[in-house]
Amino acid sequence: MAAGQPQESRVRIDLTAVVVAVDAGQPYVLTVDTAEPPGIALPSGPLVSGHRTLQAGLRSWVEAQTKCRLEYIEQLYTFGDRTSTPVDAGEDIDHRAVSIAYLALVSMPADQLEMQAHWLSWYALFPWEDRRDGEPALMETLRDRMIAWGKTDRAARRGVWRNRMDMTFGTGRVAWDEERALERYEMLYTAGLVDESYRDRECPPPETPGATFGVSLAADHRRILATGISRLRAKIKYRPVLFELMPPEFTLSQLQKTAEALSGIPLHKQNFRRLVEQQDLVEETGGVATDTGGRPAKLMRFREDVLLERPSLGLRVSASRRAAG
Amino acid sequence: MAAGQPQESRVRIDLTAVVVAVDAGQPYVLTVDTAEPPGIALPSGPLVSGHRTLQAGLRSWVEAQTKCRLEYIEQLYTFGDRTSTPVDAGEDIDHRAVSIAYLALVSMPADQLEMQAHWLSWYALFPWEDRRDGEPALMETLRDRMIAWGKTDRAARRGVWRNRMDMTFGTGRVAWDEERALERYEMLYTAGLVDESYRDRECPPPETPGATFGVSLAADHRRILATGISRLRAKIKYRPVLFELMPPEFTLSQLQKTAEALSGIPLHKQNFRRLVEQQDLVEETGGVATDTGGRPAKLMRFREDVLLERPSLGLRVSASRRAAG
DNA sequence: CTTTAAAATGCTCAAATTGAGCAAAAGGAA
DNA sequence: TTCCTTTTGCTCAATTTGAGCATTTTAAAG
Repeated sequence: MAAGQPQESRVRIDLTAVVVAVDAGQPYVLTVDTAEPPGIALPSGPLVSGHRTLQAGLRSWVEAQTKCRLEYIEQLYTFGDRTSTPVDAGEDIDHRAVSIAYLALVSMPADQLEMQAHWLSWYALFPWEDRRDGEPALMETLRDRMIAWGKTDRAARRGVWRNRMDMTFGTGRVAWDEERALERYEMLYTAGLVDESYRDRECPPPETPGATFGVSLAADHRRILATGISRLRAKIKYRPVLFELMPPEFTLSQLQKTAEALSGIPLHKQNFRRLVEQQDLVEETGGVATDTGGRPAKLMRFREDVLLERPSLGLRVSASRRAAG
Repeated sequence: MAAGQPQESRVRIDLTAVVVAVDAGQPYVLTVDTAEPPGIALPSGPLVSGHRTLQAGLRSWVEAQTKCRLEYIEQLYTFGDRTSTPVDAGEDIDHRAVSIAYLALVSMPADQLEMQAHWLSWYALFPWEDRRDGEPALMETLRDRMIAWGKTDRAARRGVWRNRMDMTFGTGRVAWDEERALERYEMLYTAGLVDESYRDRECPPPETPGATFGVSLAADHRRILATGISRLRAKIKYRPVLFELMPPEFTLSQLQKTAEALSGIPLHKQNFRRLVEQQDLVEETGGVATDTGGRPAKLMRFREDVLLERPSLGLRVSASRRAAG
């Protein structure tokens, strides 16, 4: 198929981490500053011979770049690099890189926020994904711009683009599905509404202020983060991963705020509690939190043994219809 | 961290495919014969310079080895090779390989079954996963052997092993969860009840006939298949991927048989229909199938536009409590 | 030309789950 | 004390699910 006797390519492996923490009801992702070009990126680095496993390599890079020690890690996706230069036939070493992305969850250590202000709020990068206080104002603009693009682009002919937009962004009859964060990002990328659209096409972005939305990251890191957000929003519904983000003791309200921070949607308070309690996910520690501003809340801890007990179970949360209960 | 100036490792990329088809109510996986050692493997091969993308590489290997053309493909998981030899410091080329596994679904072409008898039934490899006619007889032996292992192994002390077994294999109070196929395989591997346990430890397998269960595959291919089975069993519940496995026209019973083949559990007929119809996943073609052995069944086709219409939706099937309705 | 068996299809019903909201309890602050 | 806020307990209707009865429509058997 390939010219001559194609050699096995040996390629570089890049390891990239989406490290998530929640603090004071806001979801954050761990980032590092890059020198050239100046910008922001996810912690990442190549697999080197010293790394015993892929995960070990990831841990070591994240720790080296951010001093952040990872606990919970899961694989997200493996991307083949598209921006590769064409490969000379017969050359043994392929100039491509394959990048393997991971999702890590950490309980935000109080000192880390100060240590390096490298925790970036999700919703600075994806402002349209935060619907905890109802639909954000920028959605109207976003929608107009997407419709406009759909009209100019011949590939998006017929009603297909518009229909897809309605499905993905939940307009009209279809409800907003918080898990479709990646699809939404990809549509915005296609429509030229994020900076990366222009960077990758190597054409200058429009000068108009407000032409593109959200803070951009190096390379395809914003896409990787969108992948992580989608995965996490789906996963909290069937596995108790939420607790990886919580301190040892917490109130049910804090737990709910964390779930809302990740999902980007408001949840019904009483039903949320019912769910958590029905599933025996937590137990009382005996203490109470008095800084609630109202009736003190019982302190809870995660029941570690549910990991052995329960087949699966997470919080099958569903949006409260009223915005921000 | 690593000795000296660690060089970026350049590693080989292996692409491996779990190609699934269903025929006559049985789920199959596409395999190839290996020469040394003689055995059976999933189609796979290294990424070479001629491959433009990872998926293109995969397609090309599968087609070369089996003449099978792939349509639907999704990424499964990326494995770092553990059986690697230690790497000499300073050497530029890492002797490791990273293997990227994909899941592909094809509608079984009638001629392919004859062309090469390389379609292997899932349940030859995972006999314990087929519960369509109730719990298979070998489960009793399996359970005894696992309990016995749990008693000899000090790492499995306390009730943890037993408890985990109950959760994963669904004994006692906990129901069988067909999605946990991977976890079950991993427990059997740990307990030394599959051939690979011994192959990887490089110690001879027990001579006793019936000491290990199911047909084995090369390398870690049976584990990869278990990953694919788990993924697919989960996915048919929320995405309409089942239709990738169906011919253009089919009856609802055939659709159900396919779902049962994959899930390994019997489904309630009337409720299955209700689900499919409620969600407008199919439409009548007008034709009928008269070879049903009873009342002729209406022929259906998948409504392609649901991919645009519906946000997600698949068949949230749940087991019929009575075995094999 | 029945009779019988096998599926397909239609419909009902109770149990469980979900979405929403009322109301009391328990603190801190005015 | 009174007011305000949040936690907590409980109810209720609307849906969704799990199960099974009954009817229809064929082919095959007698």
